[in-house]
Amino acid sequence: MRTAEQLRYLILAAQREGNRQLTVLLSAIGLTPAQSEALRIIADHGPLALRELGDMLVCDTGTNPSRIVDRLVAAGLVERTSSEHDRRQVKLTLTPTGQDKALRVAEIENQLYDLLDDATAGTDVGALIAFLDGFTRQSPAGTALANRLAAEKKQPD
Amino acid sequence: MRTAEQLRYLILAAQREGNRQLTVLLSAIGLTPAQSEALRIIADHGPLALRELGDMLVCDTGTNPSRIVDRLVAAGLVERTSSEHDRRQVKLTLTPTGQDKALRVAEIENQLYDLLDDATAGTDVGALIAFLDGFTRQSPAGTALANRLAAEKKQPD
DNA sequence: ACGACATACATGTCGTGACATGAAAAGGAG
DNA sequence: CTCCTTTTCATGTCACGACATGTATGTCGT
Repeated sequence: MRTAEQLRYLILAAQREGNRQLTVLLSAIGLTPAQSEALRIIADHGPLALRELGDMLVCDTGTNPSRIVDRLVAAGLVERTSSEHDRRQVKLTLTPTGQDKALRVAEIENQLYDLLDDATAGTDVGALIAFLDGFTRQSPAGTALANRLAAEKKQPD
Repeated sequence: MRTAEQLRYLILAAQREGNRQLTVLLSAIGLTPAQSEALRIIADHGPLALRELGDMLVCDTGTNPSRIVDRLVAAGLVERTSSEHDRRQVKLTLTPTGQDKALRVAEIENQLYDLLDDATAGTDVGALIAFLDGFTRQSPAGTALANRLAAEKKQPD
């Protein structure tokens, strides 16, 4: 098997494994990884239009994350409010329940990141990130992550 | 953003981007990445039972890849034959069309791996693979890849 | 032989992801 | 103001992935 092929499958396997672990942790609060990502983005950068959320979502680079938001609204975590100055837009805000959930998501994520820190002990994470960053630059998902980092830098809330 | 968090999203983004590129390349022959993986495994290691295929599939670590095979059968690429000595089992073999497609898949994959080789030029791929391998070891997807590598070693066809 | 258990596969369900399409609203050129 | 284009969002469709369940078939202890 070519090295590149092995790398491809390892990246796939790593993504699956991370998702699996996060799914287990998040099931305690009844959320999925995709939902938790959206929730955290709204918590950190809201109120947001649906398109703005979509521009920061790594997990869903489709046209827009309308259906993920559907479920968050159904769960009572997010409110859709039609925008005033542009009635095409929808303003997404967290309900009090949603804010509480977002905090719990942050705790769970930190658990996972602690585990990941252990797993990366002894490896050159900088080189790892540099490669992945180069590979994903210009891609939809990579752009989404870049947008998040830019928004964090601008307004570190 | 924590380094571990950035790493998580970069792995997700890399997986998505690789999948996106492969999807584009494979659309020329009417296959999806998941289907192409199954097809290649059957081509390399067939005839296989459904469970054996499942044990080598990185993309689908569910109970069994019954539905992916459904589509390959519907496309006329794979044949399901009931096993003789164990009527629970299904033997999966490629049709002549399937063998042809598998060759084309191999060509397309090599295109992608050439691109990936370019992208990894100048980085320590060994360290990358070592980390990902450690992280995915023991996970369902990582085990599947290990099974493939073991089968390749045993019978390098 | 027989009953309990295990294995192989198929299938129902849910939540993505990615893409295409359609409706509503805003913006811009004449 | 009017037509045309663009933007925003919702929705239909298809193919996963992951999990649970059900059925048929083997296997094993007794």
